[in-house]
Amino acid sequence: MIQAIDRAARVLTSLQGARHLGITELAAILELPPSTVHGIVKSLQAHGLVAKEPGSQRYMLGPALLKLSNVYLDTLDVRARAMRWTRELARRTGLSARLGAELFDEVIIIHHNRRPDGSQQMLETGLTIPSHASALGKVLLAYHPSAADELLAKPLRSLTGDTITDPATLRLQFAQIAERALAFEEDEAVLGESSVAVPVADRSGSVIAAVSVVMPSSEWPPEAGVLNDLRETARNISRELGSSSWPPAVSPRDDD
Amino acid sequence: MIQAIDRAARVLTSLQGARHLGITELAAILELPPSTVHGIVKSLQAHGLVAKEPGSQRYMLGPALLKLSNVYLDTLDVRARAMRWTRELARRTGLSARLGAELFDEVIIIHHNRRPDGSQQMLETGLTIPSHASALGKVLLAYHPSAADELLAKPLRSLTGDTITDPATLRLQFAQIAERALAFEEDEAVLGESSVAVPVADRSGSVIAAVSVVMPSSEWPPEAGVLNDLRETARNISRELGSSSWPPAVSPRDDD
DNA sequence: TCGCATATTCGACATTATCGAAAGGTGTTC
DNA sequence: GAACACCTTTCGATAATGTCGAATATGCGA
Repeated sequence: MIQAIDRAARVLTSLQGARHLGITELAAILELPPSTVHGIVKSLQAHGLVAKEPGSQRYMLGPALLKLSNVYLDTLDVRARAMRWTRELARRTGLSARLGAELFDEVIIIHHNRRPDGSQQMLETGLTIPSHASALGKVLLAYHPSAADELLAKPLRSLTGDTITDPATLRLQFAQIAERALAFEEDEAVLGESSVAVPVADRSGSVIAAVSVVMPSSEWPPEAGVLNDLRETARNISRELGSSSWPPAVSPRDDD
Repeated sequence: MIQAIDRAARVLTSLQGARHLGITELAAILELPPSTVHGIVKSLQAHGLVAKEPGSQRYMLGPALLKLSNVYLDTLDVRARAMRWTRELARRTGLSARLGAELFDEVIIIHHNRRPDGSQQMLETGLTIPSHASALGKVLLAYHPSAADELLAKPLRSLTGDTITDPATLRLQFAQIAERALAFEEDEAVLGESSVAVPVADRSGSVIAAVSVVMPSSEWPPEAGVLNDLRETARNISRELGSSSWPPAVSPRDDD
């Protein structure tokens, strides 16, 4: 791990949390001398990764990140393949559909189809949710035992009163999820919202993403038809990715 | 400029261009020894900024960029203020509306409202267009003489047969744009598409963004009503940002 | 206008990134 | 199916490079 790059990444992460920060504030967060931080920030700024906010001497994230992120999304094979199927899923179920991938201890939504009822809903692509509090995340963890172990070693944050933070309970859920290829979540991330998720596998048979539908908790539990549509969606995407069978198997414990 | 961070940023830029690259390929592009590149890539990977693509030994951009970019968009005051006005602009004109900001020699679209005719159109947020080939870019350049000078010093790329690449012609256009607070572009970026843009100023009176409407070149030129709607939109956004007057004045030549 | 706090510059120093060589994988060819 | 070739990855000595304290400049608030 090269130190300067590590520090640069931590600058980005700090700005991600705090939006606007001056050099001194950043220096305090990173526990580094201001002059050191200044050098890092200037280097990032030269590439558009951070920007000085106009009319102030604070810094914020830069526009180059938006371009990079756009290319990232374009690069994702899963996403390209999944889009038409999740659109169909949203249409058939009348619910909001999400495609999520792992990002450390969170799930990041890499594609989102809003529920087709015409109401104003924000586009959720790019949002992250702690894995243990989302159906998407639980699926990914259930099929990735090493990631699950790591996550469960830390104390878990509660987002709503209903977020499950007990490692034993979660471990039990993971076992059930891997068995049924189906994960649930009831009011665990956002009060009034619940969701169901299924795994998506690639050519090698490993789970690389998850698909979910989100519904108002008042409509919980989902009908059997919804679960079938979900399963069909995941099966279709996985097939397009070259996966020979679905549901997939739990990954062997190979980190890297 | 700290070398390691500069190299890391160049790794990201290379992956932005090539999507998937192995260590050796990256090393060739950056003209560095593979072992050096390997260290950089591993450091970026540890933060999710690059990811190893599954089932291959190549690397691609990582999911952390999507999260950063999402926060970047949330951070942008202009964007938050502009959204309701550009929506209204798209509704009134029946055209696609864009909000753009400067990113080196390009404009990056930081918000996009599709034309309200119900047709399938891709979301353009995050796309970049060479400044000299877009109305958005020309506005930003016209109000930013130092950026314009830098750009015109390099040879300009032609995107369509109609892209203007002659520095003298562009300089003339910039002068007219600054005078009328209005920039045009006819088939210069994409054949069959033309656009008109106006500047958005902030509290300090400097131009920080531009708004445009895009139309099929067959409908060119835009009616006077469209131009008025555009101006009203820019004026409203600028006012919300604390700008005391509109149209704005050309920036004094202060770089930083 | 003054004074304080924060950003920025500069340069000596030692830490730290760098790069060559060698080892370990992976895919390909015959 | 085995051997080859290429690529990725590891390791450690070297010196280039980032680091950090002090000094300066800049901006902000009173």
